[in-house]
Formats: sequence, C-alpha cells, structure tokens
Amino acid sequence: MTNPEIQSARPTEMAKAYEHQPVEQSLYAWWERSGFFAPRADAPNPPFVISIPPPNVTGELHLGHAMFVTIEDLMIRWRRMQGFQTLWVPGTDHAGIATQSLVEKLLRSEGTSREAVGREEFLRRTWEWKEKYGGQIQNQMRRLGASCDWARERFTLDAGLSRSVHTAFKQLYDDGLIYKGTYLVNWSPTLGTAVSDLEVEYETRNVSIWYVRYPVITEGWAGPQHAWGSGRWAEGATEWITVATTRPETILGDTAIATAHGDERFATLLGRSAVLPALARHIPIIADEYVDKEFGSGAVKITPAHDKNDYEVGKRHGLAQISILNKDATVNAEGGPYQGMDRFAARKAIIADLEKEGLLVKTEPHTMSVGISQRGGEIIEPLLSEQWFVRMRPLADLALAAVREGRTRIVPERFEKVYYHWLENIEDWCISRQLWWGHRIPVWYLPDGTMVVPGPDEAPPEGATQDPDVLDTWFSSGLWPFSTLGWPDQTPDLATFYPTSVMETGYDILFFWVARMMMMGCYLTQTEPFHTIYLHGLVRDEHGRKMSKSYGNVVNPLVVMGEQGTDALRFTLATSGTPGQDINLNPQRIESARNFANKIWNITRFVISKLQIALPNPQSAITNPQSAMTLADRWIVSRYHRLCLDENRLMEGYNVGEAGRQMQDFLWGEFADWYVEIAKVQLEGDEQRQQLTREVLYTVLEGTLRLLHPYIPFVTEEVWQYLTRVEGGEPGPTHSLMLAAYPAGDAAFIDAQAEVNWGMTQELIVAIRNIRSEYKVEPARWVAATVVAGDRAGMLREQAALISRLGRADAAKLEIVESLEVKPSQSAAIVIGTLEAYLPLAGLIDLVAERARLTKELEQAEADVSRREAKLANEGFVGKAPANVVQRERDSLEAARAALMALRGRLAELP
RNA sequence: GGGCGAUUAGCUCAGUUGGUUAGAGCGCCACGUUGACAUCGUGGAGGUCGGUGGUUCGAACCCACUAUCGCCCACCA
Repeated sequence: MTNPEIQSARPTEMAKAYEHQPVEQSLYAWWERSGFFAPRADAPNPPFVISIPPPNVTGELHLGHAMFVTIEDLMIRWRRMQGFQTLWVPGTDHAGIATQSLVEKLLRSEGTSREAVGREEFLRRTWEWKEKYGGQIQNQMRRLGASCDWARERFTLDAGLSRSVHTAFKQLYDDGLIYKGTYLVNWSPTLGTAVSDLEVEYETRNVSIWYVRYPVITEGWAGPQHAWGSGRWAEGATEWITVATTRPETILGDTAIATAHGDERFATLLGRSAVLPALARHIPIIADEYVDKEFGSGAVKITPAHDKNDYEVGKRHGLAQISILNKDATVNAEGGPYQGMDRFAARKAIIADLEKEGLLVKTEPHTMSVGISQRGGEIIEPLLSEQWFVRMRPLADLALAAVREGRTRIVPERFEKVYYHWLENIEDWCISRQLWWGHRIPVWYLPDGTMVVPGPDEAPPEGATQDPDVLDTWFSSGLWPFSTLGWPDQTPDLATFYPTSVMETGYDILFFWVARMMMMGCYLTQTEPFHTIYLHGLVRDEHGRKMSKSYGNVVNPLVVMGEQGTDALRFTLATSGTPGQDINLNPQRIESARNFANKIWNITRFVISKLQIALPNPQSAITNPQSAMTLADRWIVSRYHRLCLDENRLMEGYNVGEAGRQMQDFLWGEFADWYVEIAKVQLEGDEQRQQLTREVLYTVLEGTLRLLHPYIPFVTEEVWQYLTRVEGGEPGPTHSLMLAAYPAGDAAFIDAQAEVNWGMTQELIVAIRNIRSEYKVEPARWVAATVVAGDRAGMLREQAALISRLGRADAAKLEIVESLEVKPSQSAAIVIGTLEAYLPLAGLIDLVAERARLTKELEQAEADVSRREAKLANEGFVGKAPANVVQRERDSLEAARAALMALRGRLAELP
C-alpha cells in the first residue's frame, strides 16, 4: 500500500473520537510494507543500532516485553527521525530448557517420551513446533508498533548463529578458556541437567536440623558387631562425636568429620577415626578452618561430593569424594541399604534407623535458604559430575575494564557497582546442559578418547562421536549483538552496524545476559558490543506486588492494547517512572493515556477545521520572530521551542519518562487549554491575523506531533496524515511522520518577555474566573471589569479581547487603566502583585463574604511579605546568594508589598 | 553479613547539577454540553516532602544516623 492509498482510505471528515483498532492495523502494515523499518542507506547521520533482547520462542507477550519494545522503539524512532541510520535487529531465543520442557509435555500427552522417540525425532518434533507456533511473539511485537527490521530477524538456533556459536566455542577452547572437568555442579534432578549458579534461586525455608552422634574407635571397641538396623549396631562404643546436619541422607557420602582448630572439646578425638552410621566406614576426625566452633555441635560431617564447602575441605585434606546419588536423585550403590530410594525417602529412612540405633541426639527447627531450580522449582542438588566450563576471570577483566574506562556506560549509573561486584567475584561458568534442544557442543571424541574441536567449516574426523551435551542457552545469547550481524564473517552489516549503540533491557538480566555479552563481545570482537546499557525496571501491579497468576493480578498487554490502544499502553509504560525503577502499573493511568490520544485527535480535528485550505507554506510566517505575531502567538511559539530543546536534552540523557510527561503537559495544558481558546478569538480578526493564527496552530501542532511520535506512533501518524493532507496533490510514498525530521528547537524563538507577559494575562483571566465561580455568576453572564495595571496597562489593553472572551468579561465594560482614583463599590477585588482588578457584581456581592475572602488573602500577603523581609534582612543571604536570586527576591517583595497595600486599602473601603 | 532502591496530596507517581508560592494524573467538592474533545471544560479543597541531627544565606534535593517496605549478592553443618 502506498501512502496515497493510506490517505485516500481516510474519510474526509475525522470521526468525533479516535478509534485505535483500524488505525493501528493499517498503519503498521503500511510502514512495514513500505520498508520504513530498514536502515536508510542515505541517512545523513551515523548508524544507531539496538539488538532486541530476544524473547523465548515459546513466549507469549507479557508486560516485560511491552516495556522493552516501548522503550527501544521510542529510541529507534527518535534517532530515525533525527536522521541516524537506524537498525533494530529482531529475533527470538531457542530457550533450551523452556522449549524442551514444552515439547516433552506434548510428547507425554501423546503417551510417549523424549527417550522413547530418540534424539533425532525429538529435534524434528521441536523444530516442527517452532515453525508452527514460534512466530506468534513476533506478531505480538508488531502490535506494539515495533519498528524493527524484520528482514534481519534471527533465531539463536538458525544456521548462521550456529556457526557463530561454533566459532566462539572453538576460539575459547583453542585459547584455553573452555575446559571439561568433574566438579560439583548444581543439578536439577527432574530436568536431568546441570544448571549454572545463576539459574539457582534461594528460598528461605523452615527445616529441621538433626544432631547425630557417630561412635569413635577406641582401644576397647573396633567397630560394630551387629547389623545396621538391629538396634545393637553401636553396642559397646564408649566415645562419640556429634555432628549436625540438615541433609541426613548425605551421611552416606561422609569421608571425614571436621572440628575447628584448637577446639578443646575435640582435642582427644583429633586424628582418630569415627565410624559412619549404616555403612560402618571408618572416617578420620580432622581440624579445618572452615568449621565454626559456635555453630551446631562444633563438629561437621564432611561430604565432599555433595556440598560445596565440604568439597573444598576434602580437597585440602585429600579426602575421597563419594557420590551417593544417581542423576535422578535416587541413592546409588554407595548408599548400601538405602540404594534405590529417592533422596527424600532415604532421608526419612535413615532418620528412623538412626533413632533406632540410638544415634539421633536431637532434632531442632532450623531456618536456612534452599537452592531452588529457577525453571523446575525443585530443590537443586549439588552433584559431582563431568561438565564443560568457561574460565571467566580473563573475560570478566575485559568486561570490567570496558565499563571502568567509560567505553560502555550503564544507565542508571548505580548498576555499575552491581556489575563490578558480580564480575569481580565471578566463578567459572558451567555451560554444558544435558538437554537435546540447543547448540550441541562442537567436540568430537576419537575411539581412543582424544578430543577434537573442528572449525565450523571442517568435517569432524572419521569415526568420531560428538559430545552429547548442548550449550547453555545464554552462551548463544551472549553472542547476539554480533552473531545477528553475521559474525564471524566480515559482512557489510557487521562492518556498518557493529558495535551496536544501546543495549536496553531489564536489570533482572544484567548478569545472565548483559555481562555475558560484554565478556563475549570484548573477547571475541575486540570491542565492547554497545556504548550504553540502559536498564529499565520491572512492571508490577498497581500496589507494587509482583504480577503472578496465583495473585490473579496479571495484566495482559494484548488485552490492554485491544481495549485502550497500543499508544495508551506505550505512553503509560514510558512515562510511569524513572530509569531503572520498578513501575507500579496503574490501570487508571492507562485510561488517562487513552484519553490523551483522543485529545490529540480532537485538537487536530479542531486545527484542521480552521485551516480551511492548504497552507501555501505553513512554516514561512513564523520563521521570523519579529513578525506580526500577537503576544499569545509569541508565547506559544516560545514555549514550543523551549519544549523542543528540553526534549532533545532529556532524550539524550535517557530520561524518557520526563520527556513524555513534558510533551503531554505542553500539548494538553498549554496548547489545548490555552492556545486553542486564544486561536478561536484570533480567528475572528482580520485576514492577516487569521492567517498567522492558522500558521501558529499548524506549526506548533505539527511539530509537537513529531516530538510525540516516538512515544505514541499510531495516533500521531494518523492525525498527521490528516493534518498534512495535500488537497489536490499527491503526497509522496514516503510521506510518513516516522520519516519526518525530529524538531531540534531554536533558542532564537524563546521569548522570555512574552512568557512573562502572557503569564500575567493568564493569571488575570484565572482570577476573574475564580471570582465568578466563588460568586456563583452564571456561566452565560458577561461581567464588567476594571483592571488597574500601572505600566502594564498598555500590554494588557492589547490582550483585552482575550481577557474578555476567556474570562467572560463584557468587552464594552472592560476597562484597563494605569491608575484609579475611586475604587468601584459593590465589587469583588482581585489583587495579583501590583495588579488590581474589580468586578462590579451588583446584587451578588455579599459584604461579609467579600471581607472574609479579602481578609484571608490579606493574611497570606502579610505572611508573604514578612517572610521575604526576613530573608532580605539576612546578611548571609544578601551577601552570599547570587545577585539574580537576591534581585528576584527584592522584586517579589515589592510585588508582595503592593498586594498587601492594595488589600488593606480595599478592606478599608468596604462599607 | 555486604550492597542497592523506595518513602512527596486519599491513590499512582514527577520534581532537570540546592534558589520565588513543591507539580501531574486519577479520586474528591462546586459549576458547566458556546460547533475540537463529556475519553471534555472551568473553578476549588488537599502535602510541616518517613524521622532525628548536621552542612549551608537557603535543603524534598547534600552529609550522618535511624525507621519501615522492597530488591540484589554472599553464606547458612
């Protein structure tokens, strides 16, 4: 669809209210088909690039997505309008665990399983699922108005990215940064895979701690003579050592008991052997720095294969590592009588047996944090297993330096500290997963066990078998900014668009993703992958609670967009908070953003109705600040340019919330509430006045639409198409607001005097309205007014028509004078600084009420004067405050005194 | 244990390097459909900016302590 079609598809008359549904759909389709999302080769400014945080391919749009799409799209649209060569790269993540779990569930519903169908068939089924359902998140992002270049869409598991992953792995491996080894890892028994430290969440739980005594070998007792479970197992033992444990089943893997150095209580036991319950293994009693003598019994059972600290103790003392669990968390052959039991069943059984044998000293309640799988929710088991790791120290140092040296900046800045702390204390990253869906580790084993890592373009050696594991999903995401542009090949895209500009995402994935991209990018591409990291907050419900299905407080963005419009959702998300701060999404705020869209629609409808004919050259008249504009014209133009300058400053500083709010305040609170009303009066003037008013209306509205477009693209584009419709002419195919220039603002148009003078006029009008309201003057009635304005009288006389109309003061009975000998009686008085006004309201004036009203004002004026007098009497203030601040205070005092005198005079005159 | 954020009007939030009378939306009160808009307009009420102390001529803003809520990291036999 070309642009003329878009315009001719519109009715001649704008409807009375804005309807978002048809507009959003047709505009997005037109933008996309017209190629507006692709980077412009002829852009005058350098590239500006954002890589989208790829949503999980299994994902359904939620507010987190809506948040990042909104902010990234507004950044992209803003820079595009500024003439940057913008590229926003979209894509999705294969999400290893999430996707595999989903397809496994599917298979279970068919009565089969991953194991039953085999690896090849499972992958085929998963790809099939991906092709069929994996596209919905992209279309949901389209509904948000995302102006990303869909032609460059990528998937973390597509051929190109797989090549990047393979290349990255090989390079890290060849450089000695990837190694394979048997270590204690976080094991998820239900998923059947290792997970990284980050994928374990800790939850505080109330558990039990069991105190268990182990018999110690003595001269008179060489070990149990009776079977475990006989109740006589420890018969004859005379010395004991008691340990405390929260996981009694791990007793089966104990290889020592440790005490603190120099703990008197255990001095005689040190160096001797205790006998392990159930298995009767003799284990040494040792001393180690790890033990805190204050905690528990002061002695710790050491299970190197099932606890991280014990693992370290074991290494220091050369202890054996005995793993007692299978991969499914059942007890293995090392567990003797408990073999085959699930870890929790074994725990229960061993406690019962310990009690029976008289070895259970006591049980106490205990609070501890338990590691939970982020994905599956089950308790993570530390398990000894052979895995692949990335040596992080050298990579982390590069990523640290990039931020420390300012090559990459984090917004808001406070997250730099969090970033430093994590990278400074980083541990090696377990990257292998015992899954099938993902990038298979590009390592082949020859029959003799030799490992071979061929390049991505090399065939694996004959007869070799590939490692069965796949890589952590975040390994491929870590390459995203450059893998999506073609790396490792030196493609034109990579040359043009890399490094990227801004990485915008939620602070919750700073470690998972952002830090890893920094490390991978700095190491593999020798440059930081982006110059700015912008972190947004999380979206919570209106009272700050996390959104969750169990609370029933989840807001579905698709529903909101359907009901209130995409612009309403975007504007709310963009303006509800400040960078890095969580936002509490208030439904009323969305409604008010919806109303704002409608307001824009109606303002435009008004302006168009007054334009009548196409403007010959809409911008011409007000390119010259010295033209024949009225005070009000100069005021709104000045305010508009001030807004433009502020917007540019705020956007450059990533203050997207404040930037959005200021535009709304201007358009609604100043342009619509005041200038539109002013224009109605000016449009009754002579031809030149009318024409100039139209030009101001057009120019300011059109410019403000440009400013607003990045935030609320749909309604602005739609009304802009109406507003700029060329009667009898054909707009070009690129006649789109999204390609229009972003207003820079021009300080030459800022007219401080006009702002002050119009401000005073406005205050007078508001004061008149206030009096009318207080005295219950019927809205239809025109009142007389006398304004005493001293040297401002001339200026205000020029505003008489506006004061009259906007304050509903009878033009024939509106007097504006320098001074007045006799004040009108039967009048309500207004005092604004040195300005006085009288509204003769014969019959309406209640002298008692008027006196009360003026007395209240008088009290305020007195307080005002004395406060200012005190301030100016303060030598410190006069001596140290800047001259302009002091002068401003003097001026204010003068006005306050004048007001005070006027009020006193008026009260004295009242009969 | 270490770190971070928040605390401002009834509610949800702003407040640009300290400087006139601390703002907005919603809600509330009163009035109003004059041809852009009732998804609206006009007027109004409502806050000693969590507390204490300090720095300063001047503090919502800077510093110290403190309270409450929330989050992150580490540890937990």
